[in-house]
Amino acid sequence: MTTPQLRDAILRGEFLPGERLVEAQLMTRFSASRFTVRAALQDLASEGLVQVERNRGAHVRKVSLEEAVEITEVRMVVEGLIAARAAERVTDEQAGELDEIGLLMRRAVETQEHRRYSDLNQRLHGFVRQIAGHGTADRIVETLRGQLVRHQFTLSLLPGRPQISLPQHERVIAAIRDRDPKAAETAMRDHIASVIEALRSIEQLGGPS
Amino acid sequence: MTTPQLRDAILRGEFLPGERLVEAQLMTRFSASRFTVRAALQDLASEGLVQVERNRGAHVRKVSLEEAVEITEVRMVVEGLIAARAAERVTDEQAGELDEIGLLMRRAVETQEHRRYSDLNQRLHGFVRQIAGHGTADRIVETLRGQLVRHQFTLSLLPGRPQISLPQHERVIAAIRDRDPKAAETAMRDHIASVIEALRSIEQLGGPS
DNA sequence: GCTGACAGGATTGTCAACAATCCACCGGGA
DNA sequence: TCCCGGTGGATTGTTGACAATCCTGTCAGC
Repeated sequence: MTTPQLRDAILRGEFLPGERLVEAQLMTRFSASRFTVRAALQDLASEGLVQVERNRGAHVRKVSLEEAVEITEVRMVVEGLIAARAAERVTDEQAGELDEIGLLMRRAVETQEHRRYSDLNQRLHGFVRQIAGHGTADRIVETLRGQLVRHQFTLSLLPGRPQISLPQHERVIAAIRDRDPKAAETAMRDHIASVIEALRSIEQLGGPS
Repeated sequence: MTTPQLRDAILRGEFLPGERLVEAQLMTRFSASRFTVRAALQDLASEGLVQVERNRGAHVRKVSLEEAVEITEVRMVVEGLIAARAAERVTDEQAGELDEIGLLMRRAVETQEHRRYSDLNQRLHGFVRQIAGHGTADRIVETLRGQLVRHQFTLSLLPGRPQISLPQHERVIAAIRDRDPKAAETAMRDHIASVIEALRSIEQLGGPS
């Protein structure tokens, strides 16, 4: 399949938002047939990563900041649901691993390893989703996440962000560990609400990219 | 396009869940080319209405009751978000129309016009989404709704349901009219939580359809 | 009678050629 | 100079044929 290759290429930023995706180019780029390329474009269009207009071809979807906020708002409530369910289903072993991730995060913040913190951030969210085992919510969050990787990328490197989000993450972990669904949902929502704030603050700095 | 035709046919129940969708049959059924049929199947697969397995063709997706609950759980939180935002943005005119829908609902319950009540139910939810103007949430809810029309169909005709859901709907309307986002979200979540309960109760009656 | 391999048909996957469409460029006229 | 219509090249849309795969029914061997 070419779909994952093209997806990765877009997510890595090898194609810029708004850039045209010409079928012939992609054929040589991935040494695939046109049939395969078109299928991949269709798939990614349904994921919201590319936009296809009839007779006008495919572009990498450009998400405005307003859209990014919308997407993150939905992520906020869905991940809240996920956190609540994770709190209901977490096993002792999983709780231990959550605590460990929390520890690593704190250490990464202390040593200012921003990239590592960003990775742990993703790992935490992913692990919570795994604990929840909510297939429907999982798919949606994954799709939404893909739509704004480029925004998130800039976000995690904002100065001061880790200091803000670390305690939020720790609260999420604590609530799940304590098997308190309501607190877990609130903590997760508060966390992502602050992500939205940060997103909005970027706008005033002159927009993402 | 054949996609809407096929979608409608599935939603109307002309193809039963689990039924095989043979391309050749669909070609004659919709007098469309195979290319078009395949595109439609792909589209509906990305909407979750159809399931395609490589070399094994497409089936109408069969959603288990557990999945239906999952789907409705996500709908619960996303429509909660929508209700909150509707409460922030509702105009006076829209508030008036909301009240009117509420009135019609109450009347439909009193006269036991179940089908009419079900229609008004959809109209209310749709109108709230329109007020909210949240494109991302809107798409997701619409997609999710499509995935369990067959369940909902049986649900709205359950005896006693209207009496339970009417006051919930009225609370949603009141909260939005009063421009109270938090109350609107709570009311909407409570309402859909009760839908989930009703869904679960069906299981004990021997499954849906 | 039962199991397993093996055709045969049905169904889907893939391709390459052709048709339709759009876009940018060019030239003529006001 | 500016506007407008036409034209050619590039790009996407669609078709039909062919290849690969899977499922079903059949038959030989145990």
